Amino acid sequence: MARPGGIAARAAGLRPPPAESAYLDNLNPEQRDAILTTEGPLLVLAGAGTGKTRVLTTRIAHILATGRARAGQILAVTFTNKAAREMKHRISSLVGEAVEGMPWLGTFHSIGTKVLRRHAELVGLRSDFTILDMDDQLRLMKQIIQAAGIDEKRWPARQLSAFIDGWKNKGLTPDRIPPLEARAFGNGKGGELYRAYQDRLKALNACDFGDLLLHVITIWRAHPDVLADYQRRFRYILVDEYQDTNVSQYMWLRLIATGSKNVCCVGDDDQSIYGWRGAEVDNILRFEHDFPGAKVIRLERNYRSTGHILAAASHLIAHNEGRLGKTLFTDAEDKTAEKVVVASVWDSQEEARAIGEEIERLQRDGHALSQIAVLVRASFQMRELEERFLNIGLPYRVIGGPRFYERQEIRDALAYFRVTCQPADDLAFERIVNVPKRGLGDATIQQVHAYARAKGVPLLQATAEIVETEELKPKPRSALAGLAASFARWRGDLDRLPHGQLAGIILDEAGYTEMWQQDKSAEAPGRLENLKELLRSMEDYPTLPSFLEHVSLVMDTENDPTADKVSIMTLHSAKGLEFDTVFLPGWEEGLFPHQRSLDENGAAGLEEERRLAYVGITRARKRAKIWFASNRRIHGSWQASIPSRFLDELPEAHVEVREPSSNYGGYDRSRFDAMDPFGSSYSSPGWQRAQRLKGGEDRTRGGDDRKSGSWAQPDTGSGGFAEGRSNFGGAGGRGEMRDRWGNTVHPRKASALIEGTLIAKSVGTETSDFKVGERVFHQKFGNGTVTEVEGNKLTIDFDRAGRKRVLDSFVTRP
DNA sequence: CGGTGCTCCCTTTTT
DNA sequence: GGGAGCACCG
Repeated sequence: MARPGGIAARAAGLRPPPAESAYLDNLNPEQRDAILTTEGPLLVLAGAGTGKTRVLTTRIAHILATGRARAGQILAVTFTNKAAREMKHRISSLVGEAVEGMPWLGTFHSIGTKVLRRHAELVGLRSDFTILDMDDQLRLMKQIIQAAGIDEKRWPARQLSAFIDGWKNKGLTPDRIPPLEARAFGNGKGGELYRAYQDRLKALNACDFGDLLLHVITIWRAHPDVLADYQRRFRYILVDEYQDTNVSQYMWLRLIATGSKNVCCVGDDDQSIYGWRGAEVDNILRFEHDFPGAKVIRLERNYRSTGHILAAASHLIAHNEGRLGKTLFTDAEDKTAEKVVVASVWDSQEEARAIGEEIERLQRDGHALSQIAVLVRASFQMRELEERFLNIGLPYRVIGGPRFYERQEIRDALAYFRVTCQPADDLAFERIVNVPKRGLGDATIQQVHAYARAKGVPLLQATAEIVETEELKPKPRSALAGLAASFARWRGDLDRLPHGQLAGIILDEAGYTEMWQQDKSAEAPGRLENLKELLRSMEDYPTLPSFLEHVSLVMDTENDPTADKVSIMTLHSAKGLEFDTVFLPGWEEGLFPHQRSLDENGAAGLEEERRLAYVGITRARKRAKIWFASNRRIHGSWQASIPSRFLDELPEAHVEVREPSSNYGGYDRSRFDAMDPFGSSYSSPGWQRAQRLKGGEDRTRGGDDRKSGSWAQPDTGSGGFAEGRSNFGGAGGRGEMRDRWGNTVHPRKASALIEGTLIAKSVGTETSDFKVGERVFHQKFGNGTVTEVEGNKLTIDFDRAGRKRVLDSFVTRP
């Protein structure tokens, strides 16, 4: 039986796949085309929910199954470890266990590391170089700024880091940066500092993340024989999320792809949301130009969302100019599908309350919490949501919080291990030289530094030597002598003891474990637990150095996705995920689109914000609910806000505007009249636009015919303006918030009561085994004492947060 | 040398 | 409002 894919393949001049290729079943014609077009450059424009990952993995399976290449001849790059893991997983389930690993499937950085370790000496490194994380980088830059005699106040290390990252993202080594940019930092010394930083890295036998790509580019450019070797090796190249590549990654790809020319890039220009960290949408927009003879395949058939959601997202994104153009459609016609809801509330607390109620309603109707997500623009928005959810006992999980390997105690422990394995790792040594406290102050450390510089030796060696002299005072001298002796001992144990055991010994003998045991703060037990977890995860690696390598590249931790909890995360971290129901709060001018994005990047910034909105809406399978609040607390003070312009860009036919349910919340013209538009730090663009709209021009669609109660821009006549002024006490409107009757509005204190009916679902019949008077620990509220037990609900007097009622599953015994 | 008060900042985040 | 980082003081 002839398959359409076979026809497509023949049309493309390729042999048809074997008849038994079941992996080609159930693909649509475009997907099939994208898989069977194996030769030559190919750009797959894959809209949200169109089966992108499936195409990538099936394409690899197809290349393997038809014998076009062996696993080791395929280069497949992703951006995140998560994406790489998922691809590996899906390929192995397609191909069976036959493919034991794709050695060249990984992130740009992990593949870069692999290449760099093989040729490190070509850029003046040894193959056991360390990879610094942001924290190390920052401390190093601070030192360099200081060494150059530049005022660190005026020129913060963070900013230098941003410059250098920016240059590295663009593939620029110190000798190639534009002179103007080189002078933009530190009284014209930016370029010098970059060079000094690179020299210092080399001296430390270390790299930062940018170098993992940049050094490889340098090597490939300077050594054509090395490059040719890789070009020959990789017969097929695949790139995921191509819209996120930066210039350096692009150059990297161009170099390697000149070999076989079988480059397949998959991406979606409409989902490019990482311009601020160097991603170049241009890369995807220019693909056909850069890779002559390239074929472009569009995947537009969406398998995820309802027609209303797709229409809303498409209509919105159509307002962007710089795009290749795709229109998502769905075959699934569902008359019962819900329109996209837009709801308004008075302030952000009301917003959190309303979202909480709606989630409880969904829960009562049998929806799984794990299929619900709240996606915010900025992480400060999470706090109010969390507070509310805790109060009503709604289980939630925050995605994208601090990562396991970024926690203080983990980084300290790793620093000990790093110095043990690599005695020359000065940054790690500095981190822990006085942790736990050993009575070493700046003066002592400076002496060691001076000695190390004078002798040209690493800090640990300097320490070991300086304690033999009379230079130091007795107390610091013996402390340092002890530390140096410990490191020497541990290093000797490296080959004799199992590394898991040695790691435990190091932390104990260093006094690090004890430090946290003595610590009486609420976080200390958690930190000890994390340390245990660190030692446990270490067992999965054969040696301590191999573990350290893993740690520097793979900084993510999976918290178990099976638990039935609502997800709270930023729009950025939601990319690639999908949920039945998606809540999108905070659609207000200034917050979304974010003012800073507009200020710093103008029209391009606005378009990126719009893409972010597009990503948000397209995460939803069945329901998307957008909210905006008329007032929001930013930096401590209340600010009046104007509905996001993106709301105006949604198609009326697919949107339901929800009238405010209570008279306390919601949009109401008299409230807008009472607000001071200039009081908002957000005001300018939204305000100007409101003025324009008032005049009746510039309304592309859905203008005056919009029914009242919609998100039409406020009519702020001069009367309203004057009135608004009087309602806001302080200069520039930064005063206390007052309601329309002139009463001061106090931020609502978290209620100690759980509304009984609301949590009916989450309260089980089982009785808690916590007892009155027992001490407990709560992740958010800290330590407290149980004062009342009712079923699985506890009333707790928290030491700091006051009396609250929470579900027993939220607390643990300290 | 280490602990406490003051000031300044405040989008998004992976590797 | 809140946290982090720094200056100053004990």
